[in-house]
Amino acid sequence: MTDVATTSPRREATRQKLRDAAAQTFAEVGLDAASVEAICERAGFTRGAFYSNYETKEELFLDLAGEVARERVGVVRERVAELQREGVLAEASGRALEVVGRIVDTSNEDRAGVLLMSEIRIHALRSPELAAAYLAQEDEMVAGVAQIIAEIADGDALRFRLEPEHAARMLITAWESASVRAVMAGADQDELCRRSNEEVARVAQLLLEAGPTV
Amino acid sequence: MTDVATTSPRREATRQKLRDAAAQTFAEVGLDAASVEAICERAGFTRGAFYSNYETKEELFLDLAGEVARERVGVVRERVAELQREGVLAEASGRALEVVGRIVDTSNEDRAGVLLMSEIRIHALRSPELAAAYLAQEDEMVAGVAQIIAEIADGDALRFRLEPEHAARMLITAWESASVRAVMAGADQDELCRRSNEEVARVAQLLLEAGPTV
DNA sequence: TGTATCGGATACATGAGTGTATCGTAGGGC
DNA sequence: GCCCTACGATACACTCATGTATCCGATACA
Repeated sequence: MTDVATTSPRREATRQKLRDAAAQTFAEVGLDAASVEAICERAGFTRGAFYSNYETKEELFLDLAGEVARERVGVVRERVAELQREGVLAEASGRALEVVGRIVDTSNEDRAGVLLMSEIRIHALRSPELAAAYLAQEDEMVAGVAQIIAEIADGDALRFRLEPEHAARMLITAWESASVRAVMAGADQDELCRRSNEEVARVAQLLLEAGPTV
Repeated sequence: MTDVATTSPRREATRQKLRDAAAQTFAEVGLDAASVEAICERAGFTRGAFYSNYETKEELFLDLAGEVARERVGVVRERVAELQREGVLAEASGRALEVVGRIVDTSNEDRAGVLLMSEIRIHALRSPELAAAYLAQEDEMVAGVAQIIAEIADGDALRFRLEPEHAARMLITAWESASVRAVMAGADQDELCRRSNEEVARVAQLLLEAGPTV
């Protein structure tokens, strides 16, 4: 990076292309197996462009991870705002499950996305810096979902069997693990969404006080 | 591998050392970043020994993954058998939570173990072969835990709010994700166990019909 | 005690990735 | 319309991991 303040539009466009290409490549083969050359080739540049924008491959990875985190948190924020605008929360009695599903739902989640998140996660396990960012991002998502849950539980007769934070974390965990399992089983995108939403619904059901018994 | 039937004790000992060294190394830096040299050095060999026993690093990884899978399934099996021998299941009313906790409990789980499993998981996401093995192993563990749950639910007044398989999967998922989060937060081994067991208890509580409401 | 074989060590050739130093060019300011 | 600078391309030198070919020693067996 040359200068912080001086990032021309052109330069930013180049970096965006590099990030996009990196996202694909990291998802496919992982950070370590991805050569700078491969990323640049996909982005339509040579390595010179890369080293003009980033010091190392790891720096690009961090940049990308930051972008992904911001996007994920952003999506949750938007949905929270959207649900609040619709004023759906106060009278969600029968539809609590649907509302919760809608906020965690990720119909545009795809195979590459799951792989990229997994890649980020495992590197976060080894890098304190990345770990902090990862946990912070997850906490923000949890907070967003928890807020919705709290509002549902607040304005309604519905009771949840866990505090909002724990419930939210459980939903997100369930969704992520279901996604991973789906990808591993070779599911296509539709199947992936179907499965993870199904798992989320199961947990949501469980979280509601008056759920059915087996 | 030279011959399947002809594996002398000495040779098997060498392979075991290589697997152990590989487990540490893969956990620390990942499959791709781990050089054959580094693994051999840790095992107390030179690369010559390695290439005498394995064709590629990936082959060693598969061998190791298989060993890990067998061990994990073995542990669950043992605990199931142990609990059945003790005959604890039929009268587990108040202690259902404890029993469930005991079977999923992994007091010897450590940082390296979590990292290694994560490493195996992400490579399973990219390799159909590994994926099949991974899912099969997970299914076996789920089956083991589900069996216990079914027996508890069967011989007792206790009711669970999900079918045994789904309940079991949820417990295992919760435990794994809690472990990952603990490692990421830099928790030591005690803290790691405490957190994951706590999360398992939370889910178990939730699964029981008469759990408390918040 | 000699010898054959197995298993691991050593040496070397090769290839791939990286980073840097230098070059070429497009685009903007004046 | 000209020059200058930013940005990306090209070329090259260096490092490092890999894999193979060969060597050496110990052990088993006659």
